[in-house]
Amino acid sequence: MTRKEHADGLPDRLVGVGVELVNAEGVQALSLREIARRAGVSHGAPRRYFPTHLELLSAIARRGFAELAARVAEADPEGATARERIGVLARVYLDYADTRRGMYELMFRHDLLESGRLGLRETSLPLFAHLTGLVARVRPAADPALVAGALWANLHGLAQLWHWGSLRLATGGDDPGPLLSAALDAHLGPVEPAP
Amino acid sequence: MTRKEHADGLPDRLVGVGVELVNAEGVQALSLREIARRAGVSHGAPRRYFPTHLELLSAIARRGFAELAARVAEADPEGATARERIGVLARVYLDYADTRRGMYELMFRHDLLESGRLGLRETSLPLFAHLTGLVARVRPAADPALVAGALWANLHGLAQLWHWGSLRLATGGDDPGPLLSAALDAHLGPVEPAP
DNA sequence: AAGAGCGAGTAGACAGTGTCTACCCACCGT
DNA sequence: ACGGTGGGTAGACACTGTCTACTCGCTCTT
Repeated sequence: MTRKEHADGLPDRLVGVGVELVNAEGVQALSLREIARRAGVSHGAPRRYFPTHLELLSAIARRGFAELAARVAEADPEGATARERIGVLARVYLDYADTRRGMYELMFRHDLLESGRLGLRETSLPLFAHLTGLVARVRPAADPALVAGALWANLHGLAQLWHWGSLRLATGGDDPGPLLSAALDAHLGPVEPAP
Repeated sequence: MTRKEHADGLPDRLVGVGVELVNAEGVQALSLREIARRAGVSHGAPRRYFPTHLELLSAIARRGFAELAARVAEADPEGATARERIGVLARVYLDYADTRRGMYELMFRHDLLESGRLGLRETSLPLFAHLTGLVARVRPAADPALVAGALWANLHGLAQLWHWGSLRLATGGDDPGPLLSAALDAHLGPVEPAP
């Protein structure tokens, strides 16, 4: 395999392989050498673009944040009330954590990511800003950043605990919906019926 | 060093070393070989009591759950209202996550623990049951398991996101107190003033 | 009291990991 | 035509978790 047959995009290919791998087999499958193997290059090749394992994983996680943001943006019913839009956002969030389990796990494994360095936080921050904006319209009397922070923590906790099965006993069945509704109602008040 | 000079309690000593190690240096320092080294035995020794790395880490995490439960029990103001007791519980929980960062991280790294197997879940479940009981008295009209589940998720999310610094921008300062109060108020209603 | 058996710990091998280093060679511009 | 260099290879190193063969001190039996 000569140099040019690689279609010249090794960084992208490495990240792509990583995304597929983490979705298929989970975080622990994301070894540097395995990714290189599946990309058809030697284990030293990634080093040129991602000097450390951390940076490669971070690049993979960034794809995850981008995908999540895209899902949120696509599902957002812009015409609806802010309260409803938050509900949709939350459901998309939980659904993402559920359908992309490995990727979601990676995205919040801060020990595996260069989360201190900028670039990763920048990817997740717009989502939080968006949520804060919506919250400000639902509860104008409260500090929107505070409420958004508490709600975002609730979402994250729900996703995580549900992921691990720690909350099955809190709901009868296999649906986290009631838990999510309870959390949304708690932080934002119940949805007001149409006038 | 003859056999008996070990004071005969290698399992306990291994777990103890692990607890100190995770508190001092974090989860990634908890390698089997390092624990054995610090306990003064060969790297194969732990295998007799903990056939796999997972089981040793699980035993260490169990100590964490026990310590957390003890802290909660000790701080519990049994005379106070259920609402106040939940507040204390929540604060102890967040404080534990903050002061025992490494241990807290380990306790919820389900990929490192045999969380499927019984024994570990049994250690964290009483805490949840306790919370559910208190919730039932604060919001008798609601499904206590549901509210407790949502609240517990909120606590966990707050601890985790705060741990990573992802929430500093939601509060002005370095105190997660306002976030916690907001979450408690949301799920349980504000504390009623003394009559 | 002697000897067998066993529990507990040792030591080495193995495959796998991330990082580092020396090398190599196809391509580029001059 | 030819020297440099960017992009990739290949091997070494220290480390990990697991497995296996082994040794040795104690205990229990006869």
